[in-house]
Amino acid sequence: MKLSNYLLPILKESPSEAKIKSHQLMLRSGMIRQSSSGIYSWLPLGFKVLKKIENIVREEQNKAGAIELLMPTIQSADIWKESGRYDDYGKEMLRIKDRQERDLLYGPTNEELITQIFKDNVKSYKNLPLMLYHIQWKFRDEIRPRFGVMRCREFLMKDTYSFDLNKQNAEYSYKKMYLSYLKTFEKLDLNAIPMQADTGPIGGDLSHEFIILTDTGESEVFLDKNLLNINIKNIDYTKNNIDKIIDKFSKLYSATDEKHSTSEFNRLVEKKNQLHTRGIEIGHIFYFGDKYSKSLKALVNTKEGKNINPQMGSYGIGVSRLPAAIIEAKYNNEFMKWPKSVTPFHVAIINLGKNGDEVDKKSNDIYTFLKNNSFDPLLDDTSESPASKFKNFDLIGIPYQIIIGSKMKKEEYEFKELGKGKMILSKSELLNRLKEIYHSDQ
RNA sequence: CGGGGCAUAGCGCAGCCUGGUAGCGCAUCUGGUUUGGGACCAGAGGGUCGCAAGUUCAAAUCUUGCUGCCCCGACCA
Repeated sequence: MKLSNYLLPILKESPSEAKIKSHQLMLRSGMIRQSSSGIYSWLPLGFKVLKKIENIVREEQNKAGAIELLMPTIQSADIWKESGRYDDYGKEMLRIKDRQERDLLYGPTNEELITQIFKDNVKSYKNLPLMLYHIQWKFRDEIRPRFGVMRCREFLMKDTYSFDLNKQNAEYSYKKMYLSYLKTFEKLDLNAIPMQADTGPIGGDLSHEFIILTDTGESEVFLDKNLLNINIKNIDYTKNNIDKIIDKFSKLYSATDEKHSTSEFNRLVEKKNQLHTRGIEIGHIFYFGDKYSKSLKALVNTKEGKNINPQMGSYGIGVSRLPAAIIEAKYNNEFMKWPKSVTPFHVAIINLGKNGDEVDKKSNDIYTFLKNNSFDPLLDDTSESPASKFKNFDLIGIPYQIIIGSKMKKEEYEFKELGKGKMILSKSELLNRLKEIYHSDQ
């Protein structure tokens, strides 16, 4: 993409309503704009990051054996009345009436609808286990939206639903999602800690929150530092493997302030390993048995010919919260640097030349060259001053820069990783370097 | 929903106390000079001062009501 053809409205100053770093940066770098309280438009740069995150979440869901579908944003109130949650959910649910005065709602979650779909289409134990998911916009009329896309009313969520024949199988599904979440967040370059959690309005008796540690997070957390160093690489979804890794996590102390016990903390964790900080919840998983399959009368036929209610779980990831969460985790007080898995562009080409001169030609040439080699560069071909170009690119956080100016020889390219030193490369070395960076560990 | 605050150009703000026909910086546009860490000169465009009513010869400014947004708390991906 050439910057002169793009929409990248950068702000020099932070709008006064933005209080935390991620919100300020997302506004300043032209990723989002607020439309009304807790409701945002995603401008091109933010949209690219959002879509990359969404795709990573999708890939990992697929690897864990979940199957993607798409349910609507607007749901009929009927099934919610049947499950009893139409009244329970309270004011957080946005209720709508259509022209026939029928009760509709903008879905805050999809347990009812997925159970209905299951009920209408699955009749036999032979179809179990089944994990279905979608990535769809939700609406929760939060009491107080804040922190930009971190706590907003309209948000993009990945929600998975598992259906199993018995509790034992359902726990395996639960654990697959547990592992899938660890893998997903690792790919996003986030260190997410699973913590025992309350089940809230979803209900049930087994639940974990996945929390990343940041100074600015919404919840207070206590944990054993060893949790930060557990390696989940090369772990596949076989039952043995999953049990082993989950055991490693659950052995070590971690709790949010609601569940925290100081005496337990002191008893189980050496002083030097005690960590007390704040965190952001980015995922939440639940096992809730037959709560919805019973109330909505979803039944499957067993081998023995009996009809039983399947055992269910649901598993959410706050996709639209993640760009902000990544910023909170990665911002280092000087600049933002996107993890390479979600960076909006692979590399920034900073053209310091004038329209039509040698430097300008060289910039366009390397731009075309990289595009032809399947990279996605952003070329700054505007006539801004060099200083302003450098500042802007530091702000938007593309992790690698190619700087083309008159200082370099014709066949030399200055390559820089944000926050690190410069190196001089030839064209082919540059291509190889980018291949190493982006294709090596995929 | 309880407590607090704000609303003036795209963004950041001044003006309001003490009423008299709206200003600054950045951004935008035009022309020129500049080009390795937020350049300079000259010019230009852009605001029914959140909305409504009231007081007044006169309201951004005073009064009342409404709306929107933000902050602290309870709720949550």
